[in-house]
Amino acid sequence: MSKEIVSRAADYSQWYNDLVIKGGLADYSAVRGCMVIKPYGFSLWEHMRDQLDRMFKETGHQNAYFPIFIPKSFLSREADHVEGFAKECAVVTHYRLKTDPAGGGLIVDPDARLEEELIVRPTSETIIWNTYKTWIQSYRDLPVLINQWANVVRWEMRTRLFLRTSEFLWQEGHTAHATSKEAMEETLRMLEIYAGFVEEFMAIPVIRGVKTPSERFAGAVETYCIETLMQDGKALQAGTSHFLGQNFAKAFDVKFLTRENALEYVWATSWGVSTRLVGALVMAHGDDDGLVIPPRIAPIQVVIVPVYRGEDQKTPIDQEVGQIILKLKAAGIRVKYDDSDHNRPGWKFAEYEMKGVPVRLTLGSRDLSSRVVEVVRRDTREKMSWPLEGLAAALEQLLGQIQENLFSKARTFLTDHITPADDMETLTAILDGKGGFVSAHWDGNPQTEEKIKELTKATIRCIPLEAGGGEGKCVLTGRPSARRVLFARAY
RNA sequence: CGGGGUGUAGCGUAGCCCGGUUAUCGCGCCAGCUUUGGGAGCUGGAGAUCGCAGGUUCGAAUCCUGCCGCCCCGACCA
Repeated sequence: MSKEIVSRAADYSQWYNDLVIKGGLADYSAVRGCMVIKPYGFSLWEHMRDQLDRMFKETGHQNAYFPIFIPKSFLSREADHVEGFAKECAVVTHYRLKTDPAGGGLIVDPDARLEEELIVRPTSETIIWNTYKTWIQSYRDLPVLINQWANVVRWEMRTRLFLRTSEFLWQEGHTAHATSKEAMEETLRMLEIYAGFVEEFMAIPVIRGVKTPSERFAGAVETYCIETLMQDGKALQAGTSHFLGQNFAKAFDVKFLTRENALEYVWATSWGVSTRLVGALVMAHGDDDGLVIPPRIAPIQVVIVPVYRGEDQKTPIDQEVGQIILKLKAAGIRVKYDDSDHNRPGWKFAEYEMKGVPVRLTLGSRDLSSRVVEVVRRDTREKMSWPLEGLAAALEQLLGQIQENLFSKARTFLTDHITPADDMETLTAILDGKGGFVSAHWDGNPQTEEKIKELTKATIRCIPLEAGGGEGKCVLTGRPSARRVLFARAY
């Protein structure tokens, strides 16, 4: 029992850390606030990334790459933007080190100060819009539909593996359009792509919504988001899509000539999801025995463990497994055969459960003689004995069932954790009790929002795009409200 | 940045109050044998400048001073 994990009930935060580290996703690094993403965790990210990339390209976007460094002056061009990011920027001030003349190691060469400091990008709107100025002259140049896969740095005071690290990986889409309507359509299109990806591939149900002004992206006119709910009842923002209006076009002077020969500012969007999604996955599906990874993005979908005494028993098993692997691969299933001899079967069972592999096959001599294989699904722990004939097709179906089961379980949890409240007492009681989202009326005033945050530590996660439940009175002030919004404590 | 905690082998730890042989134990690691259907057993072995610097002392993991790192709670945030 070398890899005990703390239960969710005992210590939820520790449980999360245990899953990330003992599940082999990531490790702490020598750099404060930065993590090492290990091969298994990176493979998971790659599957997420590849699928999103496909979806972006299907909707007409192309990938490009912009510099990691941003001249300091760029950041201050858009007033809200600089205010939002200034206090968490890493800054490059010098370009050379030298040996300390006073002896010992290296020092920053004081003669090598940069004329203008460079910011390590916390997001790329400014460097990209500075570039778009040279790309866009006519309505014929529009739309510009660019995505970038990159790392960014935000100097957070407190960090958590995957959920909030100083450096993280993400994608950021930056588009330019001729009209406000078109830009808004793009904003919502990408929100829908995120929602579809998170629900259909990660098996996590989302709530689509709009942020209140105080939660809006720095520099955006409107921020749309998908919100998810973790098992401890806290909300996690899983993705955002921003309608930037003409803010960045004005800040970087990006104009185009319309068909009617009029000079107008371009309309913009930006949208992103990050490695934080990995954290969402861990917390949405994991259990007290480890990770539970939805089949559609699992690095390993099926693991095969042999059971044998001695080499003479192993040879026929190897041969049979060879056949199985061929058939599974032909069916497009990602399969791993773990016949390593330094760990015994029991150890492997626990290990692959910890890693959240959706299906385990166990094949021993006695299975072989009756032409069956033991099949164990990770989500329900159900053990079955299946005939070797027709195995690939049956597994394909099982993987689909697991995917569906994970989603429906998470959806039930979400639905059960959206609770209406019409007064502060109820709102607080729900937050302190079962947690989750509280659907309540809000008068639209930022000060009311701030006050509720002070009182309850809950923020307005979003104004849901779906039905608002009709008119009512603000949960705090009693002033009239057109619709309900969702409050929650959040990551 | 404020409050609390902590630092001994890759990981988890005992020893510290009350200074004294070769720093304890478990996991992991290496070798060999036996094992293999839910985290194997036995035997042998490797692995630690006790966070760093200074001080007190015949003698410091242990006492004193200073510094540093990390973790948790808050403010900030995807």
